[in-house]
Amino acid sequence: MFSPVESRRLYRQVADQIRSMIASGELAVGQRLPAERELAEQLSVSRPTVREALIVLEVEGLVNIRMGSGIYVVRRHAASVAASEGEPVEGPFELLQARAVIECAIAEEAATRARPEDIVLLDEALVRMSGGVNDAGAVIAADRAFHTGIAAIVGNATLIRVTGEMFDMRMSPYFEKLASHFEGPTTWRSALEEHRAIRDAIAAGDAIGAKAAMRAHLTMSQKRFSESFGEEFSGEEERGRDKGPAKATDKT
Amino acid sequence: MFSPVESRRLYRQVADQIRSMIASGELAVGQRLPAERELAEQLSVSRPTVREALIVLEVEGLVNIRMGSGIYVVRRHAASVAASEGEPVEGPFELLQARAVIECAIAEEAATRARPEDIVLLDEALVRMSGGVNDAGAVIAADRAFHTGIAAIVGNATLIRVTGEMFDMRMSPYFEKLASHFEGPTTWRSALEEHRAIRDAIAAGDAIGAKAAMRAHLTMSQKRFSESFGEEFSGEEERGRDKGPAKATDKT
DNA sequence: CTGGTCAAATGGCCTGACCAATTTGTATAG
DNA sequence: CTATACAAATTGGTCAGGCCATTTGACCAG
Repeated sequence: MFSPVESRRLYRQVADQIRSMIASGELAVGQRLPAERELAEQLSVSRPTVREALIVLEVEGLVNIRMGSGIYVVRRHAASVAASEGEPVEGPFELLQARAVIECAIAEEAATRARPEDIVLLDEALVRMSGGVNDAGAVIAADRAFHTGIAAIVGNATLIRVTGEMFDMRMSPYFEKLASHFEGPTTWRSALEEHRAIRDAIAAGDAIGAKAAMRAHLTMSQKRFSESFGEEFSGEEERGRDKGPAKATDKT
Repeated sequence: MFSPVESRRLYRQVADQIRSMIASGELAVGQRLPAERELAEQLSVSRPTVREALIVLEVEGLVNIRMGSGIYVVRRHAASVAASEGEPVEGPFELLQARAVIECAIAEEAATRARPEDIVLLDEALVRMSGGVNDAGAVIAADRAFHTGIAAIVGNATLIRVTGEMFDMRMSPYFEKLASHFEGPTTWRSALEEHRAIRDAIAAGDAIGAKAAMRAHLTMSQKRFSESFGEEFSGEEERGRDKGPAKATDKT
């Protein structure tokens, strides 16, 4: 909020500058950019830095780099990369709150259209989860499969993707360090019970019940999280640059 | 296709190798990768090459590079990198359906906690939207501000981010092309009316009404979309194939 | 005109070095 | 013993200069 301080990596600043020149039309589509050596000189940076910036733009699909020929503008706007651009790692509580809002709605919707074969898939995930309470990796994978499986019932790829992405965020290096302190057979068993409640509600076509069960599950996750290490981390929350304090206390 | 040679650039080969190690789980999520210098030695390439490969993965959102600390695996599979290849981009209808599910829930939640100053922000977005019906860019920006503004009322950065990312998918080159066929002052005015209904419901603290208004808005968007060009887009689409050199170099 | 060769331009990659941010260990003060 | 402060080690960020491979176009021989 104060001053970005421009501590951003140099190659990113260069990439941003070129990107904006493309967006503004100053560099037209199809046009060839100056050679790497020229760009380095004009921008007063080294050639490796220019190269790194150009690779960013190439991955984003904005330019096309051709050996021995040059660098050409392909299109004017990047296609929603965003995934990594900022420092978007929100706090664990904030994440769980967001999941509560979104996944409750998905569970509600799923309950109204679940078919028997969908329930079978959820059951498979539950079996895998209960069968590997001592293998953290297997349990997490099954947990993920359960949540994305619910989204799959709705039959919408975007919902599946969003659900998966939010789940995968449980491990920024920082998040994972905290999780290792409280994840264990006991907590997994609790989560498993809550999963079963969600599954049953969806199988019964009980939309309101599914929504409530999902909310209970994610609320309990939050509670397990906080009880295990209390405020241990509440002080060092500046870690992920959370803008607003995660007022995670939701009321349901 | 005649030239399979391609002789891929080295840094891409390195990026592919590391990416597949992440996908296979050989490099677990949250884990720290070896230092750049070690990677360079183990892979028998130079450090700049390793750096370029890592920048690719960072732009793709797979790893998180932290100065002085190390490189960490963030997620297992690339998220929505339309630039790389494939058709991970879901269709417009699928996207609008997903937004209906998610944003309805957000609007419902927002209605229960909206404060006067939050409504002011929404109103500002509405004014900007109504004031620029002839400037597509301005209207889209205001439209985006309205939707993310609702998420902001909930006070959760993750919700804001997800809402923004879903909105930004309309910027995919393919989606954009279609939108240009039907977006116009008329459709924008309709959308504006629907926005006002949402705003009013939230301002009144009417959760159910806000949810319904949001659903109506996104349903209508879907309808406007389909009426303007029907199934015209269901067949043709090789837009994503611009891996080949852009033939734009001939004149311009 | 056709075909080939050659050289300039340009991107791809390397070596080696130094700087800046972060982490970690250690010593000192309380 | 705890906790703070400081210093060293680790690691990413940047720079400099160089050589090689590919592309491109001009030039020349046929």
